[in-house]
Amino acid sequence: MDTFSALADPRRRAMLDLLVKRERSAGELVSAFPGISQPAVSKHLRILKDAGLVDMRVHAQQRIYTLQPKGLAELDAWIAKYKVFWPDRLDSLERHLDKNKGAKKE
Amino acid sequence: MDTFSALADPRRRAMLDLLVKRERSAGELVSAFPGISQPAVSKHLRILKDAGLVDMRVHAQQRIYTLQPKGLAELDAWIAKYKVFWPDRLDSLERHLDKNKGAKKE
DNA sequence: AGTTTATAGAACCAAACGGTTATACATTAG
DNA sequence: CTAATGTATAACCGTTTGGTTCTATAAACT
Repeated sequence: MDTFSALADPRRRAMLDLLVKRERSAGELVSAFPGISQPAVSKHLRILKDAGLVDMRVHAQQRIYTLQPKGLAELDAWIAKYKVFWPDRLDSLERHLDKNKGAKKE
Repeated sequence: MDTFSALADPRRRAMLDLLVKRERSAGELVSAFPGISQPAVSKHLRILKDAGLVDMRVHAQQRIYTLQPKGLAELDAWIAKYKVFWPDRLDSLERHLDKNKGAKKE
């Protein structure tokens, strides 16, 4: 599964949103998604790791997941090619959306 | 289907790559993808349009598709929130990937 | 008016996706 | 050593996706 497909699922994006604040163990992420089971979270994490969007390290029985910006940088590079004829108007839209994203709860 | 899901398919991304150079009729896009049928291309275009990634206008029996940067700007805004702790190293990666993308055939 | 051209929609199908429960496997605790 | 904890994997299942062929619709020739 490539980067784009990995990002297609809203729950996986939500996981990245949590990891951007700080690293988390698999268990913490399971708690953060009461709607789905532990194996479901585990599979999402596998997909994010395979896509190069997160890193994982082992700590005792825990698996600690961290954001891996490289995958997102590739996506950013892909978008850059479309910015050639990006209207000025959209830069302000972008800033606006960016600001809203900043105002979020844990 | 949201922006992220719309971009998850490599053929739809390839269609955007073609449209970034110039607008194309549905028929031209069908010719550009010999691997799949006309209705398949038509469905991809529908998805891109619903996601706000392309615009369409009617010209005689033809449907002319153009890139609609707004959808991509939203994606760009989403990524921006992760750039907070973007290592400097990745900016050069981004520039490198960007340069490679520039060197492409029709 | 009738035919051709350009494209979308309907109906259908196999493969992929995201979920579940049950199980395996380390590592830590008792 | 044995039990408990943390997490991944296996097996399975319904839904979605992306493809197909067939058909419908509308504009443009002749």
